[in-house]
Amino acid sequence: MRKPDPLGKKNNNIPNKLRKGLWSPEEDDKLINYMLSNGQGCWSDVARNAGLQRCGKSCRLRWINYLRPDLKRGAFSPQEEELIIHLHSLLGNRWSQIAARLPGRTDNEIKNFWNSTIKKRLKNSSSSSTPSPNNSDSSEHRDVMGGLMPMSEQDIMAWCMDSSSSSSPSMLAMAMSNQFQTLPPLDNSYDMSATAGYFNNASQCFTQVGVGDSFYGDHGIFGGGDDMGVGVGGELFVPPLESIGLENSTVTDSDIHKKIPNYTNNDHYFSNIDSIINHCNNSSSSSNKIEDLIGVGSYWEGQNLRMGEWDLGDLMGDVSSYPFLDFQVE
DNA sequence: AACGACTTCAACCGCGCACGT
DNA sequence: TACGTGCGCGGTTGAAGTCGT
Repeated sequence: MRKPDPLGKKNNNIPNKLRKGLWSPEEDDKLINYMLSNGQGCWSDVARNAGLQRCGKSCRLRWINYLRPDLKRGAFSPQEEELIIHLHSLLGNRWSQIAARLPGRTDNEIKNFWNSTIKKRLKNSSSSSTPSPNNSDSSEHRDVMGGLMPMSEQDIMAWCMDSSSSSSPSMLAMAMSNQFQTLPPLDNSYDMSATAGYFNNASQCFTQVGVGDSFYGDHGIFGGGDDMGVGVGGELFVPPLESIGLENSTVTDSDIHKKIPNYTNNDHYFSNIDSIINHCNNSSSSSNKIEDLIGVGSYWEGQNLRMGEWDLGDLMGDVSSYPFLDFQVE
């Protein structure tokens, strides 16, 4: 934690000097009282009117991450953890969007939890099952990307879990495509029927094939990160938002081939792509616009989703089917 | 008890986007 | 169009807490 600047020490003697660091209970009280009586407005006004020598940004952060009355404090439940992992496999590091699906949790909280706990756990599970000492060696990444060396599932996971590697999605896709020919389908993976609920609309936006920076090996969910892709055993990679082409929603086999050189229509591991593509193209027959596919004006918890930041809410429309969820997706 | 290594998490930073002028 | 401002997001930092020796 950062040391709080004690009120009245030095900053208080300097008018207009904005405080930094930990919030004191007095500051918290001021902000809470102001927010409860006035509601959220312009954050710089909040800071000023509440009598806080903080920048609006700091006030916003404090309120959102700590003071908001609807926050659920305490440890993450196993159900929440599972949901976070699943959502991360879909959304990548879009913590705010993940948090939007976990009532009472903040993006910062989830981000910290992921970085400190889940990431480490997945990393350990991958390394413990991989006797090869090479799987954490960045030099191997280059070999893999060069397509010269087979990449094990654990290698891929370890690489994907390594946030420091700003891997090229397309190159990784190539590596994965090679791997798809050697890896058997995961025994305990989600099959398409199981994931159909989550992906019932994702196929409509299937424009890129690749692998992102997230991986959920234990449950056979791969993906997230920078590209959409298709995983072993028919799992579907769901793209992050920026990779979804708004103008080119119609997908052809050649598009897939461009992204995954070794892809063939008959490939066992890609057998589900064709149905996805068909669904995609049929659904978008009258329009290539994403907004027509998912519908502009989708709402999530009352917030209008603007184009360009639609957040798979539709794609995961029945995420509430998770039996352990204590909230309903609207 | 003391110390160092490791973990956790609140808060900051910088960037990009939206919007108004 | 260019610029300024505010907001939100994701990445990073660093102090406090915890653990191991």
